[in-house]
Amino acid sequence: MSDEKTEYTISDLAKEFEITSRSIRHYEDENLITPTRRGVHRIYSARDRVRLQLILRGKRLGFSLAEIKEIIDLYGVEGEQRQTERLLELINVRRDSLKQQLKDIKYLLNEFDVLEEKLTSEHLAK
Amino acid sequence: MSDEKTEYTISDLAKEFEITSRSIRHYEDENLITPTRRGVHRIYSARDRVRLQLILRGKRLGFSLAEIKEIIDLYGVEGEQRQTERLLELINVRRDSLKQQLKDIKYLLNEFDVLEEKLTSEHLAK
DNA sequence: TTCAAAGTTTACGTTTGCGTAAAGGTAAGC
DNA sequence: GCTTACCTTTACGCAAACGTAAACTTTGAA
Repeated sequence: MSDEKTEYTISDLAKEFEITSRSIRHYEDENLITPTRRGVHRIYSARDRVRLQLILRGKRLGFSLAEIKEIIDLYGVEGEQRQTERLLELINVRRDSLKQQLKDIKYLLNEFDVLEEKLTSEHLAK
Repeated sequence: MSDEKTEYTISDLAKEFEITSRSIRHYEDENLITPTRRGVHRIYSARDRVRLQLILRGKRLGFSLAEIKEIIDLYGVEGEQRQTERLLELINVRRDSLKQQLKDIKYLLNEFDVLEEKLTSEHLAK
């Protein structure tokens, strides 16, 4: 019926996301992801896979594994007042930093466009 | 006439950019910036200050100091065919990664908005 | 001229995020 | 039952980007 698999091995995920199994185990060592076991082997669920995606997105944005863990952990919790406030706080700190990155990236992409045009026309002129 | 100072000490720049002097010296150790000297003391020009800005922008975007150095170095050179091609190559590799980051950030900012609204309304409902 | 604030070099220490053996257990097909 | 591919744990190694301490020197103000 559905297209999504419900189980993955460590190398399934490693291949899909182009990372090493070592990395995935490392995230587990750091308690960012906790697959179940079939015997001694790790089995990853669809939820685990989503968690891994979150981890990788966090990494691409320059968050440390510790920061990613904090955010993911808080994200799952609901109802707790303190947790909610803490999460809102984290979000707002992140938001500022992300907005700065957004500026930086747009600026740089534009610089690249300008530079490339310049270099290419020089190239042709020669 | 102009508003811009022409000289800065290491702690001037450290304060302005909210980093440590140690970091700035480290960038010098790695040949990313080369201030002149008055006696034994470092003197930074307006150009040096711009270079430092570039370094920090690069860092915010997740580039390593080595990558930042390569880009900055190539950026200054002109006319050399090989250099130009290498720079275009670097740019295009970066562009893809930056576009991915752009997606990630937009996605996350939106998630934050949604989540904040949810948390806030919950908060009020109580 | 004396004292504090800031600057300098040298060099070892620390954290993060895995890489990379070593040494072996397990599942599936033949 | 044997091979092959893939999995496991344990643990030391390593590069990057500074932190930090030690031991001076320089400069500007009082």
